[in-house]
Amino acid sequence: MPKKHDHSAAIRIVESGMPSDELLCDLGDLFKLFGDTTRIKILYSLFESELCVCAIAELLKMEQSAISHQLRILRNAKLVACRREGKTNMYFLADDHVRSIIGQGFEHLTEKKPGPENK
Amino acid sequence: MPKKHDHSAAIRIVESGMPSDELLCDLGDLFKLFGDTTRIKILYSLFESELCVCAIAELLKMEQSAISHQLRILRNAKLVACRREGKTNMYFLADDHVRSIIGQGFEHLTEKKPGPENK
DNA sequence: GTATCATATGAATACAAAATCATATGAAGG
DNA sequence: CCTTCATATGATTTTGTATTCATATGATAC
Repeated sequence: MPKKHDHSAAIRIVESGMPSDELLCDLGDLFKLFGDTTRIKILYSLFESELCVCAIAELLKMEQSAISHQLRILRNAKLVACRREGKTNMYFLADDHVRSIIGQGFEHLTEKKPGPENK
Repeated sequence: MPKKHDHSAAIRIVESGMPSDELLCDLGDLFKLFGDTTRIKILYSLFESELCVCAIAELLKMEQSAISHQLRILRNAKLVACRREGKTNMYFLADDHVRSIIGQGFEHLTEKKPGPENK
């Protein structure tokens, strides 16, 4: 019998501490939202103040349509929300976690950067 | 002159507080790493202990090749590292931020879940 | 050396997601 | 009502990325 190599013990340990597939999937979906430069920029823009769609488009130098599509994704995920104001739609952050999650990523990048001398 | 609508003031304010394009891009790339269920599962597996490639493949019920490809991505990003041990390659987390970033996402999901009674 | 296990990797395929294009909706002003 | 501005949206195109397949490398045992 070819016994390849055994790691069932390790697997059992790890398996017991693993969250459900559904949760892990949701986690991936959440980070996917932050995994796109356009969406990151949109979210970051809203850190300072609420903005209308065309302001964001102008700011990011992108087409209004592209921004609208991304805003819908962020809206569906409840990371942003909007309110009508006459003809325009004002968007704003709808979730405080946005700041902390992005902040965490930020820290990672800035802490690790110190240059090539840690070779 | 058709004056559309003006938001240059808001744009200027937001623009001044915006990080560089490069940083925002790096930030997106970082979150992209966490934005895939397979990679999330791999990282999560390594929370408990170091594991060899075939253990991970067995654990996730995926092909060895798929795991290897994802491990390479995580290795390039310096989120994991590995060391040879005979014929096997033991992988482990190489960055403490992994835990905090995933933890942050986790919090977001579990805090917000409390159900439909907060309507 | 040869055989086998463990892993890596290049190329092809399959799949997903972002931007674009054209068009629709909705509100305000005439 | 008709026009215009602001936004949304469906469909298509484009782009990117994950998985698979076939194969290569690297290490151990014989």
